[in-house]
Amino acid sequence: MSERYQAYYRIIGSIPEGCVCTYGTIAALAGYPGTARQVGYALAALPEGLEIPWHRVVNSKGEISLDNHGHWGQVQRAMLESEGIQFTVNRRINLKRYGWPHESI
DNA sequence: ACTCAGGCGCTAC
DNA sequence: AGTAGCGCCTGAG
Repeated sequence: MSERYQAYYRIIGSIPEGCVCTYGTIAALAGYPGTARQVGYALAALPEGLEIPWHRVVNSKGEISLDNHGHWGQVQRAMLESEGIQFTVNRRINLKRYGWPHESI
């Protein structure tokens, strides 16, 4: 595992419960701005045993990026809902409300 | 809401 | 080692 992946994991691990963070934000906070896509690789390569709140990572639109029709997409949605995050009717998350860190304004 | 182009590391050849 | 294609992205048009 590369140093960068660990940086990603550290940031993801610091996302508070009930909040979500975007790929781009994670990349930036980890010290690698502009590498949002790489965060996807980091998650795909995420060791199963590791306790990382991967489900709190969504794309810039506040939507679940991996196949929301697939199994993992549904698992992610369920996990987020169980943390108190409410999805909009079109299966999206209001980043203004749940986004972390509170970047806007 | 949809399409297009930029961007960066991973994988395959 | 060098090249080419690809992806859990993003911002702009």
